Amino acid sequence: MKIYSGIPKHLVAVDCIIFGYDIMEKELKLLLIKRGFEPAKGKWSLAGGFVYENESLEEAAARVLYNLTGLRNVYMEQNYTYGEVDRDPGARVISTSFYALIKIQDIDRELAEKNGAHWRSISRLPELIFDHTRMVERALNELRQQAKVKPVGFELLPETFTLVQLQDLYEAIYQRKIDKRNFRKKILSMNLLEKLDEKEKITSKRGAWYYRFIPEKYEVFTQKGFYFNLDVS
Amino acid sequence: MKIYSGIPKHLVAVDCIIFGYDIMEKELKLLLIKRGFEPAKGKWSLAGGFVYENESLEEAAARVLYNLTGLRNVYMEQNYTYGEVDRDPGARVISTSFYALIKIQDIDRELAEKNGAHWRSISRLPELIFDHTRMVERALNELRQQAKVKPVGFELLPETFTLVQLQDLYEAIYQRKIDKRNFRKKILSMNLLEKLDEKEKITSKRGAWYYRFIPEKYEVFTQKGFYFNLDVS
DNA sequence: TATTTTAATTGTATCTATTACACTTAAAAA
DNA sequence: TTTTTAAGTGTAATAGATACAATTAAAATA
Repeated sequence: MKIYSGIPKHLVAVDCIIFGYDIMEKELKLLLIKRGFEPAKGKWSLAGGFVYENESLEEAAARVLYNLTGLRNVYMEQNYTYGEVDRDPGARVISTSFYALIKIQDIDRELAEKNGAHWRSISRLPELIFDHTRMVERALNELRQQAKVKPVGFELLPETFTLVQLQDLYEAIYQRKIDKRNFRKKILSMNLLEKLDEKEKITSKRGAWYYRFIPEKYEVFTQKGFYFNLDVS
Repeated sequence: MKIYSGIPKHLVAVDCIIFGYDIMEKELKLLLIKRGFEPAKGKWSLAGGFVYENESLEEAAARVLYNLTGLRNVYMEQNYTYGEVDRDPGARVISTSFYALIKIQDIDRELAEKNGAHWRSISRLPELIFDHTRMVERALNELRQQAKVKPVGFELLPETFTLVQLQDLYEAIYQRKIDKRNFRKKILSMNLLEKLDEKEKITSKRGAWYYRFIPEKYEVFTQKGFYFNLDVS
């Protein structure tokens, strides 16, 4: 096809900001990789890759994530596109960032290790290559906004979780203490959780009830015109 | 340079969703163009263009806007990147959308006309090419979110405006009636406006006081930990 | 078996923000 | 002088957000 001939083309990449929540350490983490190739070999970076001719950006990001973790059908959200001419010293690369929310325990550890991937807490990240630190900051901001108004937090937790664990997650995301009674009041009042007949007994003698997030309840909730809201003191 | 050799490259474009507010008709409008070239010649579309080798996405978007309107230093916000393989039937083009907020009266009318640009109300948009309708929807959503929590509305108004005009703008953005007293109470309580010693006397005998948004006041306001909020009934 | 220990669970009162609502006023026109 | 028209103004009721501490369940220990 002759259309659009003579127009410059660009290398286009995707970079994935992969969030996971460590339920024991109560820390929000990022899956980072030590680059095994030039430029910046040996430096920490986000998981990324070039976009092929026959795939969309979303497909490319899903592929990168799959190759690193073995996971498919992960919650991903496009975040921002970085197009500064000099952002990659190797060549001009335009990169679209996506953030992914995954359940840490689900990843293929062997595969991740083979690719040089490591979990690092967001509160003490290493220096990252290029503009990846900016990418992380923007993605974290976005996640913080989203977690207030959409039930995305559950993507980071196991299928079943206790209210204490859910609150710990939110405290890790926002890096601040939340009032226990207010938090429970608010999340339970939305009626999106199902209380199970089972207790988590590792962290306390008494044990804490397990809950499960029910997507169908959320559907009904939104269809009735309600809005998810976990913006709590 | 041999780095990254053998990797497929892509056409990359930007598309601009150019918002303007018609203060007389009380309508939010988009500056759309009738395409003068194939594919889809004669159809309505957003203003767009390919990204050159020596410019960032933001620079490309600013250039497209400048060429159409003669305006520089316009409020623009990157919105989303559309990378579906088949989104443009002419060739595979990856396009990043930006929305721009401009003061309708500021544009170079002659230049705009020469480029086939026309203002169209958002409440009755024509059919647009490709995925441009989706782009507009997403941008409008984004604008609606932003206008609640950031003082972006003023970008769409003349330097001086009346509170009635400001409210009309918000009603046009959200397509619903807002309570006059509550709106005024809220905007004035933030202390971001300066009341001028002059009245707008065209639309009423009594006249309405002109105000001006003071960016410096907004700086102080945010530095004190306050957040802009015009989410009003 | 009774006591201790520890984390989970629960409710209310106060404060703040949002909402609903209608009359008065300024100024030109008649 | 009266009429007309849009601008401008305040308060009470409601809902939502916040601050705050004692009780309970269950294992571990004495």
